[in-house]
Amino acid sequence: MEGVILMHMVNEFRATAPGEPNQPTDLMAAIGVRMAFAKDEEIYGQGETTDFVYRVVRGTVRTSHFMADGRRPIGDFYYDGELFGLETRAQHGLTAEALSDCIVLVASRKALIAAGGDEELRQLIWKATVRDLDRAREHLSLLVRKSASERVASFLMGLADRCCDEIVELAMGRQDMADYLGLTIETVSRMITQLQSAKVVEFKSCRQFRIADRDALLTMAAG
Amino acid sequence: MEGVILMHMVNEFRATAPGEPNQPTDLMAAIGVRMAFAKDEEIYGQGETTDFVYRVVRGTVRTSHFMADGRRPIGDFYYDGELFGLETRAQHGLTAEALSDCIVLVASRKALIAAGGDEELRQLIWKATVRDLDRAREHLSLLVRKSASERVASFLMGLADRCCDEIVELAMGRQDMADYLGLTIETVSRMITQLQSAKVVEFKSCRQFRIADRDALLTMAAG
DNA sequence: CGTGGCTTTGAAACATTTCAATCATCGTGG
DNA sequence: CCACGATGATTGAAATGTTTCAAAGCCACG
Repeated sequence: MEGVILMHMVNEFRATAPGEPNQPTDLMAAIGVRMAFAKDEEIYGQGETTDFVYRVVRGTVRTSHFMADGRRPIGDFYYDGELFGLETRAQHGLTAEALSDCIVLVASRKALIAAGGDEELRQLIWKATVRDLDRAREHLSLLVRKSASERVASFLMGLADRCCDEIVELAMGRQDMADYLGLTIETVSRMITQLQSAKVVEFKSCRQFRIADRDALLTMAAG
Repeated sequence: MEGVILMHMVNEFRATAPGEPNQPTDLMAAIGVRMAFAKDEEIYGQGETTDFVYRVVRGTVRTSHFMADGRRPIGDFYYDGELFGLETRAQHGLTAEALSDCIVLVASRKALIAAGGDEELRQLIWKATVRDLDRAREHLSLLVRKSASERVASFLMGLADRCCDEIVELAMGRQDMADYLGLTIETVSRMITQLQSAKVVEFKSCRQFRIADRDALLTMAAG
């Protein structure tokens, strides 16, 4: 289908939605603009200026880096309530795309400062940067010297930790998992079936699973 | 602890050039204590509190994470003039060791603040954090979907960029390179001999080399 | 001159990728 | 409702790259 822009902008003054953290004064929610993005739609691209701050209201976002040869390392995934797009240079080095249909709150840095959110903005940026760094380190430890099965186990464990339900939803498809884990889609698939045969996890469909043997999964992930 | 420090984030949250040594008022140099560490000596360990700020005066430092099975992913390498040890939690998650004999400037956060370096400390922390994040991202892109030869080429290229001499010194041995690149020592060695056979680089000894064909090396590094 | 630490080289074992084919799911139109 | 094509996931077999294990080489140092 064509790249029809399904996004519409709704300028709500005080928008609250599930997943938004309640802050003392949530300036982001106050002056941010809600935007909807369709699955795979670009939110911002490499090279654009980093003038805006984004927050996931609903859905999941991935940042990635397109390379000449078609490889596409994933920067990170961002879930409900998380801030993203806060890169440290004047221009984005990564592209952000909607992993699924999603709603995002967007605010310009200037507007936030103008609205007296100077201090709040600094805090937001600091926290988001620290979180990005922590996640990058975790991602690194996943990629250095871990086998394919360990990577997949770690990944599933991480998702399960984030979500408190028994049944865990996979926001992303196999290709995105593969890009994140530094593996091919086929290997990811094989490792998943392997984990299922070992009765460690149980997939109800290819997008949702349940942990059958938590200890075993932890052991494989730590490996 | 941290809360205080990060309140007043620096006004500029954009990145600055990595590793800028000289600041207008160099409080660190003024009140820091010079300490010498022998090769492989520990500077701080996992679990210690992050009360101090460190700066490399001479030599090279590596941070790494010891794992149960003996694998030891490298966090990063720190060179002349660079700040390190600024982790974002109250306790160190990484161990820092002297890669070679080296001299380090150490100052406690409290002392820096007491000496009126409140604002300066914040800036130092912010810059170091941003630099760590940038480097972590670069490290990630090196590990995701890059072949052994691409990783080694990227690594050598990075070292050469940092140093302006014709002859580049390797601060670390093969094992440290291997841990950083997510490879084995043997593979690193093989890739290096391969690069030499291809007349791309030329090793005078196993610790110093010269780039013979910059374009070729760049091409291989880009992957 | 010999010892110990680190690097290089070789051959076989192993894990992951590649290429190709099949399967499952889902929305669309006959 | 079923057939159809499209998309994404799974499986298989062969090819490839990296690791593992083992041995030899190099160099600094006592």
